[in-house]
Amino acid sequence: MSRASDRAYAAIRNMILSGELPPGVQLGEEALAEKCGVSRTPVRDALRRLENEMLVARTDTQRSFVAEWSLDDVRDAFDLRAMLEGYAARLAAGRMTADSLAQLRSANAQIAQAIARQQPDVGAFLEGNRLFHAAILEVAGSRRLVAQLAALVEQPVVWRTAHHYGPAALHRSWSEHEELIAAFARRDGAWAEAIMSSHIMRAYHAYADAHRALSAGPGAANDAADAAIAVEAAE
Amino acid sequence: MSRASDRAYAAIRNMILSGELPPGVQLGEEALAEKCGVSRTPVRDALRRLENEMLVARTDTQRSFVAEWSLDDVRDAFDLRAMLEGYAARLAAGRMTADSLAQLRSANAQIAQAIARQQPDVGAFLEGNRLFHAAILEVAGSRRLVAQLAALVEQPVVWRTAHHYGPAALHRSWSEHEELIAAFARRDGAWAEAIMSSHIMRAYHAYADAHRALSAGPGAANDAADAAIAVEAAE
DNA sequence: CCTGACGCAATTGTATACAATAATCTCTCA
DNA sequence: TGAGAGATTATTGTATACAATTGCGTCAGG
Repeated sequence: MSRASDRAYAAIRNMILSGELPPGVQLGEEALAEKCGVSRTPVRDALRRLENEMLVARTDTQRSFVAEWSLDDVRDAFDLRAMLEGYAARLAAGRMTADSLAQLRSANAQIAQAIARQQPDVGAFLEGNRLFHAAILEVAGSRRLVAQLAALVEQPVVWRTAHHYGPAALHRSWSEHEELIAAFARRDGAWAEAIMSSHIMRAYHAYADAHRALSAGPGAANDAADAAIAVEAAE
Repeated sequence: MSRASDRAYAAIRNMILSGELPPGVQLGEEALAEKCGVSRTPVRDALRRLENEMLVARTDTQRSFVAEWSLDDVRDAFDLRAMLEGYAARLAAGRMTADSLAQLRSANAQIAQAIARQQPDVGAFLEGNRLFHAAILEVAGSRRLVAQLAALVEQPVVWRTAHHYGPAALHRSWSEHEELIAAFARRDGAWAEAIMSSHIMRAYHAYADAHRALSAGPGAANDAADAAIAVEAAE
């Protein structure tokens, strides 16, 4: 992370995810270079990486812009993700070890702890969630699957709203993880796949509902919508 | 394609696919730059692209090598591809238009023509095959799916052996395409998905059989193995 | 008022020099 | 002889200058 191109990557990515650089804005290499305190060379590097993650789009004439995500795009990404993570769960069920199962239990225990208090610790929740899903991917043992999913999990529209939260929804996510653990313990690939797919698709619909609620009225960000968005971020 | 980085990309890619740069060989930027007649800058660009396509792998210290594909890796890639292309076929079935259907028929007609003669035109076959699958992807209408599949279709081990051929196997591939067209004409997504998945998985097993035959004895490249490899390349 | 061509400004592409880092070699000492 | 420290070489990372391309505004002609 000490290389200039890594710093540029992290900085630009943050600016996009935080909304400082909203969708559609042009990303000039020189301007970014100045902002990041490096030269254009590492910025170009960073832009290529972000382009592969689809956070940045390029025109046919090589100009870069912050990618715009339509609701259809989000749907598309979730559909793919539901399929790929479902597949990962199926693979993992057939290769699950006692150690990995313990890791999963530990990650979900961390989640339980994060949501137990009155004011849930969303950061800890997301971290536990990340660990949980990463552990499954690792057991699945497909390098390609990891690479392909990496491009799908980073959704600006998600992260920008990820710090809202709703206790009930977070608890449901924990509970689905518990069910996944049960499926893994029984090495039931079909079951694990079904749970995982539905886990992801439910998240999509929670997002879509929140999106509708939010776009209906500008100030209509009520509790229900916030909760839904939180579920989304939490998978 | 006139930009230097594009020329470098094409040149390096060719050297890998043709076997001139065998798996495991280190790819020094300077050496490649000289070989391609450009400076290191566009070579770096090209290497990043090839890395994303998994034709090139990098160590933790940023040195590039031609990627090595184990049989397990190939299996992994085919499994994913069977799933993703099957999904694409399902989507496409629900959105198929008369125009696109005509395109598919035309592409498969080109394939029929390529394999009709005594000495099949493998180049024309592969091109028709590419058109066929690309048309399906286009109808499926998922940008992400296109991007993800792109990383899976280029397999060095496949292309290096793609110029072997076996008439019977090529004809079977054509025939499966015809069946896909029938499924699309009836807008039967489940059918189309099943055919496509089996289409890809059969290709994998043809490849695996050929691989075993070839590694059993160095000079054991008999007709059956050649035919199998050809099917593989043809999806 | 519209259209298109022209030229200037902005942006990206490439080459090159130099800095930083990793790999390799060698020599010494145990 | 083997291991490790240090020097040497090879390789990659970064900055900068310049070339090529694209975008955009302006102005002339209809």
